[in-house]
Amino acid sequence: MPELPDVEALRKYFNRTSIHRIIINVNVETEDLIHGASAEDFRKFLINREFQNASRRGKFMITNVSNSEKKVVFHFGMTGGFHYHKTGGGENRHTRIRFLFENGYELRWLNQRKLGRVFLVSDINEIETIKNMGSEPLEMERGDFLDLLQEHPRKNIKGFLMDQSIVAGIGNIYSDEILFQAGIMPIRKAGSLKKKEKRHLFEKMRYILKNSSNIKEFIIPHRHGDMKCPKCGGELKSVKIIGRTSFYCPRCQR
DNA sequence: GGTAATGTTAGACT
DNA sequence: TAGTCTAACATTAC
Repeated sequence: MPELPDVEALRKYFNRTSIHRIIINVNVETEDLIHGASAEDFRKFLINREFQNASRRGKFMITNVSNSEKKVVFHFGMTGGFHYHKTGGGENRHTRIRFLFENGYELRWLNQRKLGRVFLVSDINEIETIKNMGSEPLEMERGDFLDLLQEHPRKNIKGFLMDQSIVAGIGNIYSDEILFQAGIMPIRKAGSLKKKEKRHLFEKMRYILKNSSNIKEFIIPHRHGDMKCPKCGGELKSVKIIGRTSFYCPRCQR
């Protein structure tokens, strides 16, 4: 789930449920997923403080904490999310950390595969991935995007989109979706794209990242479903690129 | 039981 | 140097 649009949804969920509430306890159920502090220091630090309005950078969610310069940063890995629930009921299977609030509710940080991380930092640039992170795709201008493509002509276009040091927040699923909607084959080299294709790619990238849930002709549901192209009805193909399985339609993507 | 899964990184290779 | 590939991390669902 957690690529840019998903982290954005999680950020909104967090802001809706979990900010400006006094934290009365923190239960760390999987200690080694916390970085920047020991589990016990992390817990002690947060007690009697409040989360503040969260922001996002790439696939990371960042929240300030009351009466402190420190920030808590969440990364969800390949699986994960939040669940805000009344304390004591409706357990989630993969709760790794729970933040208990004084109103009798708790925020559960779920992380099935334990590839996620939670950081306590003074500066987000202490996190290497963030320090090296490229541009936010929804904040850059078309010219910036074209320049980036020009800087990496030998990179295949799917690898380009997924490279966090170039463009932040796009992963395996959304790179496929963007390339499908733009009609571009994932194995194409960035340098081989025509001007028109580059502009088209930029527009589709923005559109999909902003409207992730309301496109009828999405390829996403078909990748592990009927394997039929939602545009032409033809059979989808898959290929490994940069170590990830990429789905595409050989008729609609060139 | 083998395999792949919406992520990231280190190290080897071309 | 730039870019790609492989393995590793940990766990689960098909």
